[in-house]
Parts: sequence; C-alpha cells; structure tokens
Amino acid sequence: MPRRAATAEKPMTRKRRDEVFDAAARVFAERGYHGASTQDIADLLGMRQASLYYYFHSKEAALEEVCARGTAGFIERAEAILKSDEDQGTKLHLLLAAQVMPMAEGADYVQTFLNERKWLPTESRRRIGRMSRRIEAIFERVIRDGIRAGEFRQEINPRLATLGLLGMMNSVAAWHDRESAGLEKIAEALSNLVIGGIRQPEGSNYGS
Amino acid sequence: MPRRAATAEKPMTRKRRDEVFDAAARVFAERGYHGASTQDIADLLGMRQASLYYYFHSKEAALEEVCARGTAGFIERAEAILKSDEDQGTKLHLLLAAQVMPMAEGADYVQTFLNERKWLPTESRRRIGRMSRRIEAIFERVIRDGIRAGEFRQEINPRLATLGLLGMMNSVAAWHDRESAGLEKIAEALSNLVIGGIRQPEGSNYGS
DNA sequence: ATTATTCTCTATAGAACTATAGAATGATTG
DNA sequence: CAATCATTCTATAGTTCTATAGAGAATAAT
Repeated sequence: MPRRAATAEKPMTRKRRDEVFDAAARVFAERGYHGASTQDIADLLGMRQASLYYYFHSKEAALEEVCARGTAGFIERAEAILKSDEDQGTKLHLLLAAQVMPMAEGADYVQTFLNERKWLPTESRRRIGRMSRRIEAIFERVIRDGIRAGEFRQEINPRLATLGLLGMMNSVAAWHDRESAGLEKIAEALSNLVIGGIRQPEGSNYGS
Repeated sequence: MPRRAATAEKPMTRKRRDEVFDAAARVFAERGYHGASTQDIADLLGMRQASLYYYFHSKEAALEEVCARGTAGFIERAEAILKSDEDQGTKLHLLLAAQVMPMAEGADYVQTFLNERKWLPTESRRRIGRMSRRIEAIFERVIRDGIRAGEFRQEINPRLATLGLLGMMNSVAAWHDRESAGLEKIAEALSNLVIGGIRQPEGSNYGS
C-alpha cells in the first residue's frame, strides 16, 4: 500500500502538522519566500530537510497553506461587521481594528500572507487574491454607504481611500513589534486619526 | 595594469552603467531580491550573466546601489519642506505628496528600496535605514509642531501617526499602476483624506 | 508478539546560481 | 598601423537548493 500523498487526508496529528507550518510561517516571514530554504525550516524543527516532504509536497504548497492560514477569519469578521447595524463610522472603525488585531496571534502567518503571496503560482495567487478583493469591496461598501448617509465627507474617493486605509493598516505588521505601543493602542490611534482627521476642525480651536 | 574594481572610479560611460542598474532595479522590483537571478538581469540587457560583474562586484552590491538611488532626493525634498515657512498643514500635505510623486520616475528603484532593503547586509542596511529614520523624524516634527500650534488635534499620537501615514503613502508603490488614477490624483486624495478626516464634521451636514 | 501504520532518516539526482579567470572583440588615440 | 584601454565573451569551479526513493525507527492495533 503506497504512502498517502501529502495533500490527501492527513493521518499525521494536527499538533505536529501545526508545528511544521508554524516553522514554515516563521521562516517565510523572517527571510521571505525566496530567501528561505526548506533547510531553514527543518533546522527550526530539529528535523532533516527531506522529512518535511511528508507534510507538504513542495515549498510552493507550503507557502500556499501558510498564506491561506494567514487569511483565516479575516473575511468572516469583515462580513459580520458589514452586516451589523452599527452606523458606518462605527463599522469603519471596527473594520480598521479587525485588520490589525490578528497580527497578535498569527503574526508570522499574516505577515507571510501580506508580503509573500505575490510569489504563489498563478492559480493559488488568484484564489488568495479573491480574498483581498473581498476585503477591499467591504471597505469600499462601507465608505460609499457612509458618504451616501451624509456621515462621511462627499469629497472622499472610496476606491483610493480603501486602498490607502488598507495600506496603512497592513503596514502595521511591518513595524508594530519595534514600537512600544500594543496592537490595541495602535489600532485605536490610527482609526481615530483617519476617521477624525489630523486637522483641528475650524471653530473648535481651544488652544493658544 | 589591473582592471579597475567595479567600486572604484568608473571608466564606463554613465549611460551604459545606468542601463545596467535600470535592469537590476526592474528585476529586483518585479521578482524580489532573492527571487531575482543575475541571469534575469543579463537577459533583460541581452548580455551574458558573467559580464554584469564588470559593473558591480556582487549581487548584494547591485542591490545596495539600486536602493541608494531609490532614496535619492527624498531627504533633500523633505528637509526643504520642513524648513519652508508654510503652516504645518501645508507642510504635511507637501510631505505626503513628496513621498508619492517619485514613484513616477524611478518606480523600480523606489519599489526596490521599499521592499528589498531589508535583505541588505547589516552595514549598508544601517546606512540606508538612517535615511528612513530621518524621513520619519521630519514627519514627526511637523506633526508635533502642528499640534503645538493648535493646528492639528491634540489626541494625535505623533509617532504612530507618522508610521501610519508613511505606511499608507508607501503602499501606493504597490498598487498605483493597477489603478486608473495618476499619482498626482492619488497623492491629493490620500492627503486630503487623512488631513481632513473621513467623518463629516458635526453641523456641516448639508446632505439628506 | 506480530503486523500494520505513521513518521523520520540516509543518500542522492539534477538543476540553478554566484562569482572568478582569462581570452576575444571593439573602439580610441598616438 | 600599432598600441592601449574598455567592454563583453567563454568556460567553469564551487555551492546551494528542491525533490525523490526507499530504508529504518517508533507507535498503535490486532
């Protein structure tokens, strides 16, 4: 009886499997997909390089799995916020926070998804890309609704605002660990920054 | 007399040298430093892989040169804006635009600097990193001054705002070419977004 | 205890990549 | 023309990397 393919139902315990992908995520996040070797992953596990192929059938497949785990929950949480009956300002605030908070738990997975997904082979990149576009669509929806409701300013370009906001929030993954502030505080500060704006509104200048 | 080292004064014409680094920047930007081979660069030039080593003495050195070119002018322009006697709101607006506009000309250089500098060897990474920190310091200075002057809101955290704004503006490099809007329009939209805020100020709701 | 199953190991094929050495080509100048 | 210098070429050493094949160890099932 032949050994089961790595892609089929997994006889290996979830625990060990998770350790392997944790290591892969770690190494991909730290060195980048192309800069990471399967040897690096094996070293982290105290395992031989070739043994990894029991858990995935190619380095690319490992990247795909890590990226997929990196997006887990994002869409669901965003959809839930979209469907909630908060006002659009609150929804946007929640969306912004939801984009940042998962960087606490699965930091390596999220960072790999953000930075390395572009190296996936065309097919899986498309599949993963669909998730990004879904997130973008939800942001854009909330912004448009907010403008329509008179809650957000008319001049805002929903598409560019979406991409800018996501760019800002996703950049957090690259620097939050070097700052003293925790993710919660960062999410709060940035959300407040963009929703309220930097400029002091006219007439409410109680300084000087 | 031995051949001159690639790092010393360059006998080669500036023109050809620029073509070589343009190709390197292109390939680094497209495939990432580790994903790019010197063969890829040579292919783009219609040249043999080994011939490249007449222009640089290692792939790492090529990356360093490309990154250095990618930062050219940034500091100078930011310093000039800081020293100008505009109000802080205008300064911030100009800084934000200055962060985005160079992505038109040297797109490949800028993108390589932003995404690949982390793979530089420690020494040159430090050197390049100093430039980033200088830009950050200028942003932070303007924000603090704006708050002190009562021009910006007191609640803003200057450090986190700086990192968030730079994250947003730098993200433009990753997506502007897929959007119909030109860089000028993007810079304007994002700057207006963060300075004025998303939310419609109370009392000026002339909709509905 | 024997057998089956899961996991890890050794060994290695085969490909790709960086970098060096030195010859060949082409242009420029005396 | 001859000599010099700049640029590109051929050839290749030496390393690293992915992935496969199949043996062996460990664990669980009958």
